[in-house]
Amino acid sequence: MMTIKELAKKLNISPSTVSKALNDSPEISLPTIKRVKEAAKIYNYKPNKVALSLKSNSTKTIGVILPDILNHFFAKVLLGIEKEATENGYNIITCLSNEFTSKEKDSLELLSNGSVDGFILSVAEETQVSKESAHFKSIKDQNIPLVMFDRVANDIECDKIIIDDFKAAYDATKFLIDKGRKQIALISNIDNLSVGKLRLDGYKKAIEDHQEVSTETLILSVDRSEDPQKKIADFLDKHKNIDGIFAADNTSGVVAINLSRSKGKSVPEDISVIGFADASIANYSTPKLSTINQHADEIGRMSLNLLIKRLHNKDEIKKYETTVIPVTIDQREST
Amino acid sequence: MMTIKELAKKLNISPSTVSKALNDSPEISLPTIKRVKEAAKIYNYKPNKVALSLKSNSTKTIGVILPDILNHFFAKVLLGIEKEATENGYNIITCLSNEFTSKEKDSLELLSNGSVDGFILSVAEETQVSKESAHFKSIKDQNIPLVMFDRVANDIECDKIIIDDFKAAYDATKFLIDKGRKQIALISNIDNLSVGKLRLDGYKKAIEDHQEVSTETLILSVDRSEDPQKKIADFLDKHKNIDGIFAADNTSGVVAINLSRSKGKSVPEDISVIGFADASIANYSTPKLSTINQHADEIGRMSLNLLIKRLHNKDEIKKYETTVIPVTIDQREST
DNA sequence: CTGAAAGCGCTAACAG
DNA sequence: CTGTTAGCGCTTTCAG
Repeated sequence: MMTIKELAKKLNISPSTVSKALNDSPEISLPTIKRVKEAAKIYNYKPNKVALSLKSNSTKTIGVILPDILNHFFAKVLLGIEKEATENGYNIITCLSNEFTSKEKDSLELLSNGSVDGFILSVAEETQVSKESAHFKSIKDQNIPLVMFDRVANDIECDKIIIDDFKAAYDATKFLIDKGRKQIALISNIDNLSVGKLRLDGYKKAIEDHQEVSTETLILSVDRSEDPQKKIADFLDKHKNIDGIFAADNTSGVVAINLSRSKGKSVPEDISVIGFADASIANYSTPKLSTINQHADEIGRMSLNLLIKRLHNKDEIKKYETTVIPVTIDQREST
Repeated sequence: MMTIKELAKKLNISPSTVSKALNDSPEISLPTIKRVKEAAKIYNYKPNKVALSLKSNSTKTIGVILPDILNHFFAKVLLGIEKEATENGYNIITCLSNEFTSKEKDSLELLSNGSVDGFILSVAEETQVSKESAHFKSIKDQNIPLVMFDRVANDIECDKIIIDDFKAAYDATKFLIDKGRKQIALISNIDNLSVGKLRLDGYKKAIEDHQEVSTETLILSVDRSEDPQKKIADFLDKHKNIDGIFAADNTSGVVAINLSRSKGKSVPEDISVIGFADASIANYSTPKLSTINQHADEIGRMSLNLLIKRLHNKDEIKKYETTVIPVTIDQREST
């Protein structure tokens, strides 16, 4: 790789002149600037990023720690982060916790040595269950900016991007109620996550406010290690009076639709279904799943923007923001 | 952040002694080593990654450029890459070309300034169509190691990890033939990709070898911008004699199953379906899709390993390897 | 307008 | 066994 020093030698001028010329310093004469830039192009000179980072004490790189990249939601958030990062001249280092606290901790540890300027993360399942947060605290203590999205740690003060899970679930359930549904089930494979609990609460409250039904037998909790089809099929067999389903996670909605139809029920006539997901997932069921759209890409973009804002005013003591992204209901064929 | 210099001052010894002590140099006495390490722990000293990179002229970071992170296959490859990278002490910078040549080019350009030690990539759709390859060539000219997987550029010599798409498609089609299927359709939304073409060829050859059917009317090409459900539904309506479907892409298989059943056909009795996908996608259809498993995570792991091998013998002129990962057929309920 | 020199944080050759 | 020094590639102050 060509360096400034080498370039300077070729041009018979000093390295500092070359550097200034490349940066359009007013100290340098126009002819020299021109000469230097031409030579730079010819020799395909590129400023060494690492040297720049060392000098400026900033890497223009963000660490992103995701619980599960196979989850469509996180993939889409990553898409949003990457897009916004590119536009702002940042790179992203991606780490996957795979829901484990140890991996999450290691990733934070490993990258907090000057590798990145800040972090964006969503809390791993294991961490949410154990409520561990020392590793997050440690990042804060090192004064490294941190943005959490979706699954956030309540006892850590930092910038956060979330949706109103309670309200979204409430509204989705109400949506089914308004369609005349009397026995609305909740299916969830995320009931040990913060967002899962909020969605459960929202569902319960909506039923409580508008119907005289006990939700006890209407709630199905699926473990992600189990076969969802079997679990949901058994559930539907056992509760034949169900006429509405609110799926609190990404995938149960389409599974529920496909299964219902294979059991001879028609959707949405016999069973109406709505779930948290987006358009591409909705396509996996016939009829297409109506969804609560979290605008995952938007969450990604906003997370990055919030982080950048924080990076630019690193010393200013500015109150941490929690931004709530509004969800929308995308009505399709299943309701 | 604590530096060696500061640490040295606290201990009243020279920075070089501290550096050597931290690295267990035999030049340093054991008591000193102990003293230094204890101080390092107390002050939470971490070697600055950027300085290390500058010194060693290597970042221990890999650039990964993916065409589409919402595609489950690429997400899973990323999972494999990340896992293997972590085990080998590498970080990954993720860039998403979103199928565009310009973004792919920019990402390569932007990262080839010392940001990464090498690249892993799968070629963007637009690039495969236009057959552009100057930007890949440029990376080679700069002597930056490059591994391509799945969608590879034939006119670029580099390490490659692929599957035998022709054979996989041939075998999958043959699999349906052996089940007694007479009118086997191909559905694909990737016919302008290298792998899509190979799969089409494999399908055609299998039919040609074993049946006296013209495949002309049995091939459905879906544009990814269209509504796949509508397109596939129309196709099935038009060709009611179809009794087998080979889905050459990730998603059409499950859509085809769900649609077939909604049209009153039973799967696999009336229509038998197999597709390129993996277990989690297979779950989106009832009955569950039988799949050709590409072992995407394995592809990711091997890509990274190949790259690391190349990095470790950067000067050695070693012939480029093309590794073919064997696929397997995961028989489920749809065949 | 150009150049010499210091320094970002670290390692390593060399001197003592 | 410990310390001094130079240098990775770059920017920037200061001197000329």
